[in-house]
Amino acid sequence: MAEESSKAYQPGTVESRWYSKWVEADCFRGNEQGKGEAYSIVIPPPNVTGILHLGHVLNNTIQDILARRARMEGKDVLWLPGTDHAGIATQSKVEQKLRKEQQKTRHDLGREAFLENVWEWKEEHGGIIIEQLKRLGCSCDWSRERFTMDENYSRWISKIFVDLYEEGLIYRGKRMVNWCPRSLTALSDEEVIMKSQKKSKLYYIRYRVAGEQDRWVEIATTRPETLMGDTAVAVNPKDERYADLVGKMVIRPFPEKEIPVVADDHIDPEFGTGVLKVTPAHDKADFEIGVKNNLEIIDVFHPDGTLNEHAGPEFEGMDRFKAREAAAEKLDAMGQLVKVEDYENSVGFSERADVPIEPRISMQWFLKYPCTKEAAEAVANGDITFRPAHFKKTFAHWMEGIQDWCISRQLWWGHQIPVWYRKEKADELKNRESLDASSAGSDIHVGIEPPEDEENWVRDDDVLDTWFSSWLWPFATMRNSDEESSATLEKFYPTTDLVTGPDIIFFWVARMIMAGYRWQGELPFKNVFFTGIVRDKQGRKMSKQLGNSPDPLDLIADFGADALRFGLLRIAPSGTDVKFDDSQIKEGRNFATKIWNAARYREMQGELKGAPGTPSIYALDILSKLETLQKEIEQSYADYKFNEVAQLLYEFWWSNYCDWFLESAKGDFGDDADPEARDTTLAVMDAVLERFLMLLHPFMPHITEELWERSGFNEKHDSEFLMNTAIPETPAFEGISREMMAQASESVAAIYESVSRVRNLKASYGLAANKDVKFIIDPEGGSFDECDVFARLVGAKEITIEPGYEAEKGVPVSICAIGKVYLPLDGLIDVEAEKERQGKELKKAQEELKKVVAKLGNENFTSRAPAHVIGEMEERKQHWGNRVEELKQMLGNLG
RNA sequence: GCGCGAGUAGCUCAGCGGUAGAGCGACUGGUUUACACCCAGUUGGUCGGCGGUUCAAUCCCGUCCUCGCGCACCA
Repeated sequence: MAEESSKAYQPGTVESRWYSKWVEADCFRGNEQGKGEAYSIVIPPPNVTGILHLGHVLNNTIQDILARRARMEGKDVLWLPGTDHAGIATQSKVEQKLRKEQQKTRHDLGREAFLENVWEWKEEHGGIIIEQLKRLGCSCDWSRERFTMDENYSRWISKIFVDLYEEGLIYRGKRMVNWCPRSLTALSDEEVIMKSQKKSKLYYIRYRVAGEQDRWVEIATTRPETLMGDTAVAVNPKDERYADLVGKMVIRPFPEKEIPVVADDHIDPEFGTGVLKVTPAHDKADFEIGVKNNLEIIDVFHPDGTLNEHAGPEFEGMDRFKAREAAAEKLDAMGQLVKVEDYENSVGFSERADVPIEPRISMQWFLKYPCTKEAAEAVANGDITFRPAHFKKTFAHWMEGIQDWCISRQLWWGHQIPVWYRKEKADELKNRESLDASSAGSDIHVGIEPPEDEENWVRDDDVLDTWFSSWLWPFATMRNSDEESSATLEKFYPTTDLVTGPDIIFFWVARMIMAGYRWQGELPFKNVFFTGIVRDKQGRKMSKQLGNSPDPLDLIADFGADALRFGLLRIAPSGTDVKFDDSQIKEGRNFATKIWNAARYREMQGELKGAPGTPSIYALDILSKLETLQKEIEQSYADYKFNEVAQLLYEFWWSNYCDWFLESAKGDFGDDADPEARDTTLAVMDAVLERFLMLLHPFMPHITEELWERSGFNEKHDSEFLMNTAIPETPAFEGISREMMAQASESVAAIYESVSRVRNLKASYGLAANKDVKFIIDPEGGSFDECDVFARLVGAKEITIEPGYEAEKGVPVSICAIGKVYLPLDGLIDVEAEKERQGKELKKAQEELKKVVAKLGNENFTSRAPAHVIGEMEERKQHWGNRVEELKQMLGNLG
């Protein structure tokens, strides 16, 4: 055994020590040659710039639990880790640094030099999160760590781009896209989040009808700053108020111009005045009206959201929100601002940059999704299981309304689009309205490799959306792009479980399923487990601004990684959000200490001196409960109910093992105890601890591995790590029949129930802590031979067995499963107090009895309820009936 | 507007047809053969409202209210 243990568990050194040992012994490596059943997970690759937050902790702890549990079930496990290059996030971080340190923009450096900077930054600061995952205890196969911009991975991206292009699914076109004026790039629909704006304004403005004296059309708009780009106003064709206007012209106030009035079904006559100003360049719906009516498209914004020359000299260069006010003021000055109302609407924001996006027409690459049918079916028919299941609906809904994916980004950091244009025709080609494989011709090269005479070609500037690389993750991490297959892929693909947040169901999960079918011909994973979102105590999302996001590393430093893992998992139900409170982590720490001390108590008893004999009823009882625990845990794992597993482990250890079993067993370690009983009880304690450590290990890997060694279990298992030890199906303690356990459990349940009653009795007489009290038991069935343990558990000096004992009037008594337990109090008898106490008990019992009697007296019940329920009721009636009788008799004796 | 989820003890949540549960908190008492990061005990609930199905509803159905999320619309 190791050196003497300290009173409190010290996670710091223990955790790092074991993590190093596991890594040194190569415990995490996924063995593709293994003969066992394969179990695999690919990590949702965190941003390479990222740092660990509680969401990661939850997510990765679940993955680690699954991986460790699978190993202990004897499976060959691969948990494949890696990071994501995170286009916009990483690029902005480096740009920020450049601005701060050198007052330069990326354009000052040029593409090549800038990218060098990003790579440098990545080498230096990237992957912090990987180290943090190690602190958490994650058992990833680090030898296979991947990065989405690894050489092989990047070749994959080009390959699939070429595949999809040649298939006609990738095309280029001028479309209205979501434009981020801060990041200066297009975004996909998924990267835009609608936020409701409580403080918007609705401006009512009026345009004069051309050629008529003093006739005006009133228009309601939230965006007067786009007025200069108006090329029409529109009304609903059925709107009689404006019927005569259609086809006429109105005068746009500035720059002053006659624009037509058109009719379009899209206009809601109920909204505002029923007249819409049409700005085809800055609104999706307006764009469509523009196309239908062949309207001119005037873009009045620069890419950064300031107004351009089309807005006129007084607005040029002005920010869009400033311009909104300025335009309203100008209209007011012209007498064309009728009124301004407070208004609430939703505006699309860039998810990353957190600024309102602009709908903008630009040249972008798009993808028509492949294998949508296969993907939708796989989830609908259950080939891929979603947990919680209701996310199937969310998924199906999105798949139904699926839109082409804008995959090009106007960034530098990322996978540059593998398209080259012949130099002398580059300008024309880059501006061609639409482009795809069928129309491209030989002046365009799309390939994994550049054209041979690369000097005569110009490469497309754009890079691909980061998610365009993420959707290949499950297989591109397992084989090279030029290989048909690989040993890893053969063994571990499709992966078993995917653990992720529901917020990226469209970004990532859905697309991975399509990619899996497209390039591997099968699903990428069998189960998807969606975690909840970790929120603060008040239910708010964790955010930097609110400062409500605790640093997991601080929590690990204060309480230990095991405490963090256990504490968080115990309160993390599947499917609903987690309200985080660090008192829960404290509980995890307390639990670790509890286990530590119970193990220490065992350690203090020393070695066995002889062979164990037949266990006591208490020992048999705890063995029985251990068996139940193992079964229940198995079921909870099968249902992916991790919080339930944690709760079962917690209750078993703290309540059943420590509070009940250990306390009842202490008598076996006294100086005058029977040596065989001592050895037997120690053997049972060892057996229970050993099995319990196995069951707990996935949740609290470090402390369990430490105690595994300290308790000498590793020696018993050929010096094997706990993490590599398979959990046996066989009972923890040999040679005990099911009947023995069942019988013992029944007796023990009666004793424990009685102990609680007697403790209660003591407490109600203010004697809870008094160990000098004596009890007299009139035992049920005439005998009771567990006096020693009973006395220990209730805290009594002496217990006398007196069958048929007739107590003096007013002696407090408790009617228990083991019999009547009297508490003779010399000279302290208070008849009234005892009357009151028992009167209360009687009342309770009578109420219960009444309920049962009423039920059994109801013919509807007795004729229709199933037999076992009626039987149960009969039993209950018997029980409460007896109790009422006994209590009545007791009260009668009191007079 | 459509869809999803949640509403159970002061707090965080289990339970999802057959006696309302746990942990924390609060309160009382306690250093006992490990642990005060501990032990014992107590307190605390018309299971969001209203209807319905059923012998029986926290649980199933309908409806309404409150909160959260997703999608669509938003001039």
